[in-house]
Amino acid sequence: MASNLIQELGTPAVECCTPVVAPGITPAQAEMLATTFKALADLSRVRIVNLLANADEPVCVCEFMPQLGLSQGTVSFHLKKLLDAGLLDREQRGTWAYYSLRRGALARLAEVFEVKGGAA
Amino acid sequence: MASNLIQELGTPAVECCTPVVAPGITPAQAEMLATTFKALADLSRVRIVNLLANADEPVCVCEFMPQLGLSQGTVSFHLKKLLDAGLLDREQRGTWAYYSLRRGALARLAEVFEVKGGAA
DNA sequence: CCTCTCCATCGAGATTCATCGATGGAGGGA
DNA sequence: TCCCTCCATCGATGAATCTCGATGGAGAGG
Repeated sequence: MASNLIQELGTPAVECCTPVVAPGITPAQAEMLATTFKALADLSRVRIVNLLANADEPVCVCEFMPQLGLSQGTVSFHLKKLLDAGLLDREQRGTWAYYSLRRGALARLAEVFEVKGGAA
Repeated sequence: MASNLIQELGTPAVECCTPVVAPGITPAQAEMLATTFKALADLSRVRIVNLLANADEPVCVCEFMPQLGLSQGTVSFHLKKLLDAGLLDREQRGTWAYYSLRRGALARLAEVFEVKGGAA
């Protein structure tokens, strides 16, 4: 359901995410936010993001398998989740697929939690 | 498993969360981050946070039920998730239970995504 | 053309999660 | 004391998620 939502709307959730503290967000906007958080709500995916955050260059899929101790199919599964959420970029180089972190997406995610002028 | 981790460590995940971009976080730290994101990875819980963010005063449990369209047991379930994650405060007033948002926790969550000096 | 590697997708199994209704304890009022 | 409200917890059920191994297509090389 969650990933379907993204495809239906045609836009990665992180692209248009509303601040969690925005007054009166709609259920649709809340669903969008939840979808983004779901992408990060997994040990392996947090590790993937962390690995990419500390890589100067895009990382090949084959590097994640030994690092995470997961099978190839599972790694692909997680990478797709993060890709659909708009947190990663994918680049094809011949037979290999390279993934990199969308730094801008993380920055936008930080803004989601920014507390405005402290009400109350 | 996730909520057990919190209890074992005795500290809400958000209290000590490491930036996702920190170099070489441990699997335990990644698990901690994932636990925090799991707390927000649900439509109803995002709406709860949003409702609390826009309330000037603590909100009674009985107010969430009609707002979210969920049964009383389910609302309690979600509030506990957010409470365990360290995102909410609970206050007992007679028979009623009032919840409020930990603004500081949100601020710390924003820092988790702050991108340092743009490497690469 | 044949073969080998890389990787996205599929099918199946096991675990986790969200939800409800029911139960029970704690408080307040008559 | 009796009863009523509020709410955390429990048991069960259905849905979503994670994982693996297998399948198949796309490139590269001989």
